[in-house]
Amino acid sequence: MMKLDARRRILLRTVVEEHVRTAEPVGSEHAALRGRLRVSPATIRSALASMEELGLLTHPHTSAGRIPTDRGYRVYVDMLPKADPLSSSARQKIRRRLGDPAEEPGDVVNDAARMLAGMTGYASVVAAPGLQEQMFGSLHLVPLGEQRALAVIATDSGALQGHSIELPEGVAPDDLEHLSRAITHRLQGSRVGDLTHQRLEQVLGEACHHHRWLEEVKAWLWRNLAQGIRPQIRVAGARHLLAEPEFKSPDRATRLFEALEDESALVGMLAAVPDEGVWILIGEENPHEQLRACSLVMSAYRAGDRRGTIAILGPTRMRYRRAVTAVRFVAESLSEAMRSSA
Amino acid sequence: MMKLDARRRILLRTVVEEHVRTAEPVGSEHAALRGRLRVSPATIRSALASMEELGLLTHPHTSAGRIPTDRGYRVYVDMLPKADPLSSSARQKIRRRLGDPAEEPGDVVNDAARMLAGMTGYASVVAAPGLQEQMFGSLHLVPLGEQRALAVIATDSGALQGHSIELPEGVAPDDLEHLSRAITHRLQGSRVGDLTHQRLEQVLGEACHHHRWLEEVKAWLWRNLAQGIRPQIRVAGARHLLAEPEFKSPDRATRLFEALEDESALVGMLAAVPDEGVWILIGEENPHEQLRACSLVMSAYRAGDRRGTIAILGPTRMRYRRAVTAVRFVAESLSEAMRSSA
DNA sequence: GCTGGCACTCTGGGCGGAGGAGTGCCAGCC
DNA sequence: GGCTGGCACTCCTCCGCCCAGAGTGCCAGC
Repeated sequence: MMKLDARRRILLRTVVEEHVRTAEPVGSEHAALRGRLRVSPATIRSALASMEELGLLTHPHTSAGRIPTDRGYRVYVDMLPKADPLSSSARQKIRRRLGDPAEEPGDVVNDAARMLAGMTGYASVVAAPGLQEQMFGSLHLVPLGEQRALAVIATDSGALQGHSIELPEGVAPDDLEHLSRAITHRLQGSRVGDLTHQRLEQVLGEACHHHRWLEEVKAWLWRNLAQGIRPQIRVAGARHLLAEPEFKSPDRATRLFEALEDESALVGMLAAVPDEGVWILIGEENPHEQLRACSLVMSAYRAGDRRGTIAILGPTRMRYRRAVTAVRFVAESLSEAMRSSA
Repeated sequence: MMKLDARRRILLRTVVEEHVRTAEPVGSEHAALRGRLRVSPATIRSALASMEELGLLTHPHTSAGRIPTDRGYRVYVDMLPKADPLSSSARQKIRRRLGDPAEEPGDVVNDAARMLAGMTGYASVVAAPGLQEQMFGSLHLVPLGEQRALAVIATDSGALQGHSIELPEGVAPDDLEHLSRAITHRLQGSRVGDLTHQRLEQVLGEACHHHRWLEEVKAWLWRNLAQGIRPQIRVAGARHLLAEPEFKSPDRATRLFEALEDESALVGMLAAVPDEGVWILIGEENPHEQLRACSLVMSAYRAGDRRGTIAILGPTRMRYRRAVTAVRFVAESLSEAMRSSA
């Protein structure tokens, strides 16, 4: 733990907040004024210099003011008060919009993403609850014309995956019906993430050992269940980032947007978020190289027995307090909305 | 129809293609050289001046070369040869990637979007086939625990929409089963887009007149079917546009990205694309104000009896030939892939 | 430990001039 | 009539320059 005296703490906070506000380096005089420190700029300067030695601040060139380093932001963030109130009008707006029971689950995710982006002025990333942690509900094989069937997996919380599969000749609708029931019966209540290939083999074997076309159902089930269905991901408000001075150079912006289009990387990052609390990644701490100029403020939410994640992505020079408040509250509201509806 | 003599046609083509290549205004000498016209620059100048009077060209300031106007691009595009070959290696790659029968329909759409963007270096927009033009296949009401059911609509081509609905007390699984069958039986084969609210009322009335919870099923059916389910839309490669000089100013870029996040506007634009052929919107022709600096190259594709749309979005200073070739071929491949698999 | 003073450094903006690209027009030629 | 070379003109862009300003580090003194 970094130990800083009161003055240095105030200075760190002041430098961070002023830099975040103006995107400019903060000079000693300005910092003294803003921090309401009644000492001379020269004194401030020596304090700033010591914090620079600690690696919390830098300056871009000899005669410029100070800007925080990633470590500086980290210490600042860790100093932040845990709870921060949100205006009650904002709370209501969010609750109302997310709580609408007429909405599809997919729409809720979209809404949440758009709201987060709108509230903070940064980009947001929202991952819908994945199937992994859900309970298997039922499998339905529905005949579709000639030699085709629609296979639908439903989990007990209402998520669906569907696919049409080809059948060999001579499969009667009753066969399908029978197989559906058998599989449903045997898998019901298993956690989707727990299904192994063996288990599947076994279940299908028991259910019905004389159909060759089982192979196709099996392959498909396997792909859809155990192999980890990518959670649906939604990015919103990326455009806000273009307004930030750190992304005014086209190739920085390009790299950023490349990263945002790389869904699997995003999924990976979000998967690492702990179940409780707001998690923050600052600059260099970010595993994704393309996002080293960014910070992420993330939180998981719960939808029944499923888990989803939301995040805000902005420059390291980010309004962390606001972001944390927004993320925390939206995550809570989302959990609530998911509990009451689907 | 704009009538241009051979020289002017060559000049228009040269100016457009050179400007597209370099993003710079094209001078008379350069144009003469590139167009292999064996006349002096002075002659070229007078021809260029006349085309400026026709509104096909402008120059940004007195001593600069010519750049095409939107009308200039339009005439250029209309002069383009209809068919343009695509290298056979590229064809194969596309076919292989889209044709993989193991893929989910949603993935095919994603792949198509990514490929279009990659091939052209612009952004792509792909709309998955909507339900409107599909045939109703079946409705399944699946009991989910206590007072909850999962309602799944399937069309005959395998598309799904699912939602969980709340049930009043006293609904037995058999009721659900019965209702599912009744509704399926009555609606099967209807075009989804043709279902009216009345028709729905009537069918539900016939199917079962004593359940109050029908209201909920009905509302949901109506929302999902007749009210036009927004087709799933996918934008890819938006980052490429950041590299284009016309979007290097952050606020232009911002406006562009705003437009790209406005899904309903995109859906609207794509809906207007005719069933056959490649459709092009250039700059001012674009109904969407935010996209006046862009051109769109679009084509519909068929997936059984459904219709989807693909588009490339780039600056007006766009490689139209390449874009047209890519869009045409991907649309064809997509139609093929959809025919053979789902 | 704090302060004012001072020399130093580096950036960013404004200015002016040179260079160059390209135009329009015109008189002459085929 | 269409094409040409010549010419004057316009306007942008780049470059070097300088200066003001902001902010620093250090030091001697309280």
